[in-house]
Amino acid sequence: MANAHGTDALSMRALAGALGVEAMSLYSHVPSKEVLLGLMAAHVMESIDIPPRTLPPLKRLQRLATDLREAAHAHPAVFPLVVLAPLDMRAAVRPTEIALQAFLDAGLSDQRAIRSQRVFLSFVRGYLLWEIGGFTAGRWRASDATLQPASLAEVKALDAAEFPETRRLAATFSRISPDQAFAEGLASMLSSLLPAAARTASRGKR
Amino acid sequence: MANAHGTDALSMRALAGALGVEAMSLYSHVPSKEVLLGLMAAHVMESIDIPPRTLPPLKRLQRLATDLREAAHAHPAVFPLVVLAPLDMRAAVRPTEIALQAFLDAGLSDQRAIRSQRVFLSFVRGYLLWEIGGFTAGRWRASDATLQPASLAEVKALDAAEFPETRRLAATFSRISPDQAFAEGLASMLSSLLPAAARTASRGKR
DNA sequence: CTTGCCGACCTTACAGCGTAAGGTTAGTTT
DNA sequence: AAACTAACCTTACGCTGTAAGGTCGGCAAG
Repeated sequence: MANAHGTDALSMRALAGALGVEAMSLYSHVPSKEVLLGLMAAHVMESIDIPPRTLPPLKRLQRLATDLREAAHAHPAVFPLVVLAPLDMRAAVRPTEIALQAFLDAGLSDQRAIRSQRVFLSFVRGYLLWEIGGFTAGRWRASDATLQPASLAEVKALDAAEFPETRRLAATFSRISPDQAFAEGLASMLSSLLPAAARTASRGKR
Repeated sequence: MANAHGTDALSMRALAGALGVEAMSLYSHVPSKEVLLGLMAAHVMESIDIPPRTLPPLKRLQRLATDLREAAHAHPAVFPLVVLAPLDMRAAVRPTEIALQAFLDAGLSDQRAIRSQRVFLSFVRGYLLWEIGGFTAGRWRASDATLQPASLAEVKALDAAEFPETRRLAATFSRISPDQAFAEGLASMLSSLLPAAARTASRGKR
């Protein structure tokens, strides 16, 4: 329901109705709507599993990134909740643990590993949030994401002196492959965060 | 109001009350609450101005990042709207324009500049969203951000086999300076996105 | 000076929301 | 047979955003 019509369209009454039940019956299973949304967000994270530490750190980080991306694409309307809503500690901490292990195994110090993991996950989450386009409440926002013809016209209408490059490249935006942009962003990210030596080793010394 | 008690606490009646007016009177000035929230988000972006192109690209990107960060800190509850809500095209596009100019002036091709700007802004937005801790609806979420004593205990209670590093480093998380982590993330970001040659030049050839 | 307009404010009303409180019932456990 | 329980129900409350329409002051054109 949330993915089809946005989380705003998911009311307790509507959900109950879809289940052939009255609204208050849901409260036998869930203490509040807020918790329900948290559980939905946690559910989205369940598709991410912790890869074995025998894998090279680079591989693990790439897999984490693509797992998160697939989760975001599978549940575009729910994904913002993963980033914004209070959610179950296990679900919240899983990406952190995976990235942390990878950076530590790549030979980074505790402090550097924590910082690197933070930078890495910030990029991934920020990119995905942008990519799913702020699909919120069933509406698409204005963004440089998938410049629909409508918003393209809106960009062309911007002040030429203030926004010269955005205007000039308005049509080019839509020709950038999001897949490629993500892959390249990831690569450049990892090239600056991972020591070159550990790029292939399965478990660097600490 | 939104910053003090969260955007959830901002109802049309409450806002009107604070202005010494009835709820419906607000509709003479704003067509709907959704638009009002969009205007608030756009307002937050107004503190970001486009730096002159005579400045070195590196400087411009750094300034953009810190401007965005200050805006996020000044309006922590409203900032998520900047990322998630549909907002005025001018406000939405301003960071894009600034970063685009900088990368182009640093000598990147149109395509690379667009991709780099996307990666750069994804990181900044993702980091800031994490940093303000998903301060949503007046409550703090579980995150590795500012592990309050409460959530620290919760982390310690995690399964040791599944989350060994997060558990081991639970106490270390809170000793990482967010300022430093941001600055370093930014630096590593830019070192991989900006050609070394253009790191100081004011306006590289294209 | 009057008339008409208009913007800011008001009151009333409605449908929908999350959920507190308490009742019924079928199935399982003691 | 009795007690308990989990799942469902109805009713009700205070809140939400906002549609519809009314009142009033100030300003512009005749």
